[in-house]
Amino acid sequence: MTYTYEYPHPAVTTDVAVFTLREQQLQLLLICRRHDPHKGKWALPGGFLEIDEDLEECAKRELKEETGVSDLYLEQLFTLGRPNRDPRERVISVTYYALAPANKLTVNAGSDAAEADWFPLSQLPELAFDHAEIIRRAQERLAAKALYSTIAFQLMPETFTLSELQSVYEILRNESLDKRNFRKWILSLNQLEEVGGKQRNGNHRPAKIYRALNPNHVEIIR
Amino acid sequence: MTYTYEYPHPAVTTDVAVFTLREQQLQLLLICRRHDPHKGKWALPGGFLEIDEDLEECAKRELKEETGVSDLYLEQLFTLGRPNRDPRERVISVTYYALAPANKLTVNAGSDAAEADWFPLSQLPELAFDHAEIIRRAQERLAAKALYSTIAFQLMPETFTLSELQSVYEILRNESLDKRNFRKWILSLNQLEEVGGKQRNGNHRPAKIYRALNPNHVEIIR
DNA sequence: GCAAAAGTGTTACGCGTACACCCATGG
DNA sequence: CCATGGGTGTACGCGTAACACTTTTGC
Repeated sequence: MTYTYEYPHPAVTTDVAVFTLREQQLQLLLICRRHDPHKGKWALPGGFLEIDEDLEECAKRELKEETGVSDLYLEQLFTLGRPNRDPRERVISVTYYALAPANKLTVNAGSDAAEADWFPLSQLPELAFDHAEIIRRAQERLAAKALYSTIAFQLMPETFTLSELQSVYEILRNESLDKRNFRKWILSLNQLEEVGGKQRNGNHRPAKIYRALNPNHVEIIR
Repeated sequence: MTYTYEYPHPAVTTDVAVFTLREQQLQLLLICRRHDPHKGKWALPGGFLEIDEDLEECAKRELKEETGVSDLYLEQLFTLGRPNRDPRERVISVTYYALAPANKLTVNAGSDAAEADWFPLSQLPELAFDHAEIIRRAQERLAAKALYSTIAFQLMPETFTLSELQSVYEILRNESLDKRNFRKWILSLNQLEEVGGKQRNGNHRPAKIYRALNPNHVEIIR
């Protein structure tokens, strides 16, 4: 079966930069390409848009097919489409970034990818296409948005302690924060509620447990 | 001549929301559609991507062809592509927004549009496709970006007075600003230089004339 | 001299930042 | 009882916001 048009049409793909926190650092989900072009190189999960699916659906579907990951916070990043960025044909790529809590994220390679794995941002392998640029811009957006929204909550499991949350902000902002000031600030946003429990993490006082009031919505603050 | 693919391909278009300041309000450039679908309705300038041009080139070309307008500040907004948003075929639209100084903006309708004209944002006509959503998001982005960048300068002619600039900020932010605080703030950014002249605007003291130090670059501030 | 916009400093308040010690637990 | 991270309050300084009068021009 073939499809014929009066004018040339580009192909459209989505690509997703998925971030999570593992081992106290930001990590990115990449797949190893099974086919040419760039066979054997690492790339963002993504693929061609089906003719009757929405862009965001496509991003979610490809992510699930290639890595087994689903149910993430997903936000459109930007669209690039330089001629010749893909040697096969003209490809327009609509890029997204996604955030996932570290717990219970099981990654399974799918059929189009030889392998899927997490990489610390500081130790990325050589990347296919112009995916390095996409990652750079996703990281910029994430860092900026952490300053004026509750997007960082999307990296947390359902419940967490304030120390854990502070640690996430410290990693995103790449600086250490004062414990008292952080707690005053984060509680003043009225976006957290205490769930009456304690978490024991070792030989020390257990921590109160909190939960995001609107875990499925990123609030704009300041 | 026809073009054949193994899988169905969507069409890709660009659409541009061009803002300017006229008559002390934000106005938007629209064209009246000459052909179906939505013949006779007003729409954003834009059109189909050529197979060897970059996305931004396409936006600029369509804008020039349809309205005669060129040399604007142009920034990508977002990409939408719901199935069935265009009755002809699947269309992915990469949207941009643009800002233009009001002076010397001559608008000329092109071949694909019956007419091109400016509309105050508060008095928009019925719009084709989902262009109302694009306009809403462009306006949100512009208002947000005015708070943390020098993007408002893109609405100014080459030289201007501080009162004129303040008026632009008041329109964008939809609130009146204190004259002394505004001047202190805008001058503290070190983005303006005085050009040694005065502007007489009527029966009152003439104003000093300023110019943006980097008129072709939007600086991030705060 | 009158109308109309240009231009100019000071004060107050609130928020962000800096900073150190006690508490609860496990071993 | 010791080690470890959890939890708490105050003081200072800076930056934002509020506020009114004099100057220059045209008619």
